[in-house]
Amino acid sequence: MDQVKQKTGYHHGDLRQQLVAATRALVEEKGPDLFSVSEACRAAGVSTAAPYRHFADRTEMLIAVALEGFGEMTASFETALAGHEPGSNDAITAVGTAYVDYAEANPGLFRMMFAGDHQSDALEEAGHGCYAVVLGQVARRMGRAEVDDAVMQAAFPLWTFVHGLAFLRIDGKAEFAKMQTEVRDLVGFATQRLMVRPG
Amino acid sequence: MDQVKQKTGYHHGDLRQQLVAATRALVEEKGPDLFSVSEACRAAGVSTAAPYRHFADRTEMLIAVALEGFGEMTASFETALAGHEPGSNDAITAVGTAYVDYAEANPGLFRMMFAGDHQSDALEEAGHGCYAVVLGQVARRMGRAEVDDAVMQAAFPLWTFVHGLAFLRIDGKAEFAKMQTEVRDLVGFATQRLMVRPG
DNA sequence: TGTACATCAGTGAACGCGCGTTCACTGATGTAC
DNA sequence: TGTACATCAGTGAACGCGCGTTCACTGATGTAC
Repeated sequence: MDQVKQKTGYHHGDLRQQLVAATRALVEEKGPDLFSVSEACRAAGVSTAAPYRHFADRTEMLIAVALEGFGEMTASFETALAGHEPGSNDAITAVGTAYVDYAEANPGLFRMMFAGDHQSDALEEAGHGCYAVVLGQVARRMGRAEVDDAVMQAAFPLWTFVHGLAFLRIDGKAEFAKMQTEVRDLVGFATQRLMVRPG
Repeated sequence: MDQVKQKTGYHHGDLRQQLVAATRALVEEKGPDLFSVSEACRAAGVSTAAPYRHFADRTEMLIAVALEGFGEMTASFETALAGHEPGSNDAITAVGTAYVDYAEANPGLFRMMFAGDHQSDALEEAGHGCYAVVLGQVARRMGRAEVDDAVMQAAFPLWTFVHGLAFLRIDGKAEFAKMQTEVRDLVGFATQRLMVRPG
């Protein structure tokens, strides 16, 4: 539609995106360490040399996938915020719940996004952009115009909690601990308890 | 001393333990997926066929390392409890801090211990034994003789918090979020806030 | 509209490599008499 | 104490395999005239 039309429609339509998709599926299936370029090529129906037209090396393919993940996660935060009063406990709980939901929907990708491997400036920036959504809500909650140290201090325990919940759930530890409480309720509880009282 | 004396003193002294140590070092260095039997053999100065006298396969070597980890973590909990009143906030905070400290001292091992891969009954049991220390403190805190559903409910948010803090720290996200607060203080804060009031 | 040319995405074969596991073996150690 | 034997931990060579990356190439597409 309009001008979009995928910039290049050469031989393959959009091999780069197909490779990213194949890589992502493999990251989910076996993790980033066991992902192989060759297997992604097989999935995309392409020779093993083809990716090198689009990526410098194996690592760049993984970074592309992680970047896609941060974009989606940020978007899911924005979506989750719709209909909640900015800076309310409800809004913060909605973002936290979206965080855990995203991890559960994309466990392999989530693990890779937050593991220290495979750095890049773009990735760092994407991570900051994502966290900025959370920080913005916490700042409002505290009645601050800017994200200052106090906001960072207040937001970190919340991140800690949802990050832990995400990992415990994708690793099956909620069952291990016989904990059936819904994610939203657990995150709501943590938001109430951990959030600094306003003013 | 006494009767201990390592049961077998054959060719190698104790190859099994040497292989476990080598495997553990490699898990730290490159992660469980990139660990290779061959490299562990090189480290132990032994042929690549030697491990198969002691382990059925590669996976069993990793499981042995994870088991060692759970044993150490459980012991570190017991040590941390010494000198604190059983069931006090202090005691619970000490265990939580020991959890995060263990993760930071053994990040690769910690990741492997809690990732869902490589199951085994012994591993499951070791995990339960470790968590039982936490549950015991929470039960006391709540004045219960047994670990019932209420105790499980109360303990889970604490586990969630320290688990999240462990991951954020080993992945360098505390720096990312400019959070310099000491682990003990963060865990203490979470214990106060998340712990159900007694009675 | 038709032709000549430039571009460059994707090919296919090859490279050197390290892997997990198996096998028949050997040789040091422990044991029975 | 000395000899014959059994055990079994560790050897060394081999197996079949898939990997990441390179290279000179080819052939479909886009562009200039």
